[in-house]
Amino acid sequence: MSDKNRLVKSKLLRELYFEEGLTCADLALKVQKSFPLTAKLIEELVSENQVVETGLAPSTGGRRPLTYALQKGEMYLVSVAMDQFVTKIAIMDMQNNFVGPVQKVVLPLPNNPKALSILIEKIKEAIDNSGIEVKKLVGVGIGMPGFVDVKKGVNYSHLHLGNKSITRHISEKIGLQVFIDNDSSLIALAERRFGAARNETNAMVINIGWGVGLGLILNGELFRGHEGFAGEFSHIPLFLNGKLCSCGKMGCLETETSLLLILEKAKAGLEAGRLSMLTSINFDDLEVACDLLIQAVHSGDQFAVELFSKAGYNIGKGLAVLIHLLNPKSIILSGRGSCAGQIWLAPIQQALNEHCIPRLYQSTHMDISTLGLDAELIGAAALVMENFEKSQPALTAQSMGFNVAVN
Amino acid sequence: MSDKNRLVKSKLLRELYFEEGLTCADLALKVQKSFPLTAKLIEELVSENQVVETGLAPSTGGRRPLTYALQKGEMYLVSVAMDQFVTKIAIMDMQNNFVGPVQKVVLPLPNNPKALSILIEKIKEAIDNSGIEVKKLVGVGIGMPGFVDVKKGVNYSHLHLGNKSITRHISEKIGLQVFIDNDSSLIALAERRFGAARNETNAMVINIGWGVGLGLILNGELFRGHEGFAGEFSHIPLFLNGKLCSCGKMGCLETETSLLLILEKAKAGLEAGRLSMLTSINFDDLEVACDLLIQAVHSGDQFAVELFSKAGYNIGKGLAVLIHLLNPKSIILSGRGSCAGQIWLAPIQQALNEHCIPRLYQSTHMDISTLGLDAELIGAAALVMENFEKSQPALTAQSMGFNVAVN
DNA sequence: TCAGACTTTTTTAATTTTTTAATAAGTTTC
DNA sequence: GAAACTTATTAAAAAATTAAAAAAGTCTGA
Repeated sequence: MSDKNRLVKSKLLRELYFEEGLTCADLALKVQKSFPLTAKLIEELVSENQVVETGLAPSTGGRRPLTYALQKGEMYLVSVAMDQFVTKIAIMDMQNNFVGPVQKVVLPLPNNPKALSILIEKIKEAIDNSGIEVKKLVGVGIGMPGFVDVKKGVNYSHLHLGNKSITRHISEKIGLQVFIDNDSSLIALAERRFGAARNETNAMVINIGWGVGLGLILNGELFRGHEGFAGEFSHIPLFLNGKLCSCGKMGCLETETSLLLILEKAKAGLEAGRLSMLTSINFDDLEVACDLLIQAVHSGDQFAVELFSKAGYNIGKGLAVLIHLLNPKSIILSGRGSCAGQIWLAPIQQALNEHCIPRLYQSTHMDISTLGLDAELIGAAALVMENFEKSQPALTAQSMGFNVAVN
Repeated sequence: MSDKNRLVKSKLLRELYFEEGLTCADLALKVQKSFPLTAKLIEELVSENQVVETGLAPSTGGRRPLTYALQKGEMYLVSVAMDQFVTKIAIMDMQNNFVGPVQKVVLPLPNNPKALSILIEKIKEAIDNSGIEVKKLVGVGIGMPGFVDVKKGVNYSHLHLGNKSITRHISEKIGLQVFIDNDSSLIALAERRFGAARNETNAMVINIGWGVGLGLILNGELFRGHEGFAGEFSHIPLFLNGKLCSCGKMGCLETETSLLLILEKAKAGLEAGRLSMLTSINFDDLEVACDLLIQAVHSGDQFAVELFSKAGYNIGKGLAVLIHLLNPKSIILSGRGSCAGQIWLAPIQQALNEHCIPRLYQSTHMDISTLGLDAELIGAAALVMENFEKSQPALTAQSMGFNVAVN
């Protein structure tokens, strides 16, 4: 049955995307097939020019096994990372390299009925400019803030389209498979697959950005919850500070920690005459201002360090809740704010010391992202590949057979 | 390969334990095997007298399928539910009925080096008294409070035995497979399999007891976290009340809500002269006092209602955190406190209204346990059956073959 | 009320896949 | 340098899945 083998082949390609240099035995384990079958299918993929041999792995005491990787120049991904104001579009290859420059578009999301059509236009443009044949593009992955229902392909916060799925809509316009997810979830996916949470089964990935997002890796997989809204870390009611949050409630975590809050405090402090190397900073462009502030931290500017420390302590208070509830093995600080680096660790640890049962936090390891600002784009690409086998043509539910349909 | 079929047969028996009256098609789906194979194995189980036909299921428009159930009198379970002071031991059949009376033993856990040997003695006694042949006993399931590492079989809070696994220790003494888990996890397991969370894929089960426990059902399975400590709901830092908690920290959820706290407040209130139908209550026996208090709630006693309402509101504040983080489909109130019934719902809903983003709590359904005080015993039994296929003899890792070993 | 069309389950037969086994080739260790 | 070990390849045997046919029961419409 050729269709069924096609499915296994897709799985093989997917595994090789997530990890290069696997041996036939590794692949057989990962796709849960026998060695002879796996070997046969890999051989076919090699002769189809989808996969190449990459030499021999080190011996473990016997004959050295052949390793495999994806053929270069055969498959590409379209990756889109949106925030409230700016959207980044990239074409990526199977080795997580950007093909051509990453395109930045100023595209405000809130109450912007034109946003969707502009987005589609810009994606088309990016594809055209790349000069890559459409048939070599596997699909489009999009990360965006808001309440995203992955299955329905809907974002309840932005890009409304009545009840229609925006993934289907974009897909129809562009002619490629389209997948969306929440920005923090995609950052977590990127860290899980290629970053600081690689191969972790139990990790909390914190997205320190204009708010504070959370992507949950539970049992090795991205956890999304009943409707896909899991990870609303920003709005857990943790403080009795009477500060009004953007969500309408009071005392949310976000009212005591976020890059936006740090910037506000920096502005207020400087206006009140705080001494700092930042005096001439311009707060109109948030991204630039944030980068400068992080630079100041690295240079040891006392005011900047103080601001980040306070924010860190409050993130730590939130993490104490997470640790109690989910007993994670590791916590990864990612997103834009993670560029500030080690500065976060001490104040967070301080908060854990104060607010956590020792047995719980002692076995939890904290780490800082290695992916930094690219995390969301990489995650959007990974999202497409996570769904790769489903997106392959010629695979109807029936042709996939009894067992597969169960999933 | 007979060993491999033995594994599938174990899975079939397990599925029939969790749900009676399944058809062959149902079972084939659940064990992920083809219909012909499943049919063959069921036939074998019937002729081995392990399974019986239970008639025909209602038609869905065609031939009515045969249904199956476990043969009665062939398999039994030993189920143990411990709390800080009292331990309950029961023998259960495959239909969740108690065989003989549930044995209650006063067995204080904290700093009690004799607790383990007494426990073993009492379990032996219960088995002997039941008059059931040992070979018909599938295993022993034990629920207890504290930090339980399910995999290692260790409880870091009670019943210390150096570094040795207490499950293995008990197993050696009794000659049966033994499994342990945290009490709240087992209550969640019971609700997931037989109670208000039946077949839910995403549920939070709250154990309202002397503390406030939590069992997480995520993706249809009990979630335990990295070391098995997930669900420490009682000690999330949620209040700025300056009250010292038993864990050494301040402001834990437990300092503002729990049956113990309600009892304390009731005592203090009555001593201060609050009018109530409870005036003659004796607070020395916690269980009795708690039952009386719950009775008072059902009778509409204003003071009792007030106490439970306040506690409910604070549970609701904790639930708001859970809903933000995990976006559950349903929340089940279980454990001893759930006997108070509907009284909890209004104050909890009130707290959600105040502390939750509407989109999140609107799709979350709240429910009250139907299992009540038996939940932990049923959960302990279910724990044994969850592990049934692993606990079958004649199944070495090698005989299970390549694919199975992957898991 | 009773054919006959239609569903669904069960059984049987054919196909495919996985296992198993045997052999060859390359590494490491003693 | 031989023995032990691991991977790769091939072929034959065993087992499971899939597909097709038969059986059993429901439902519809005269």
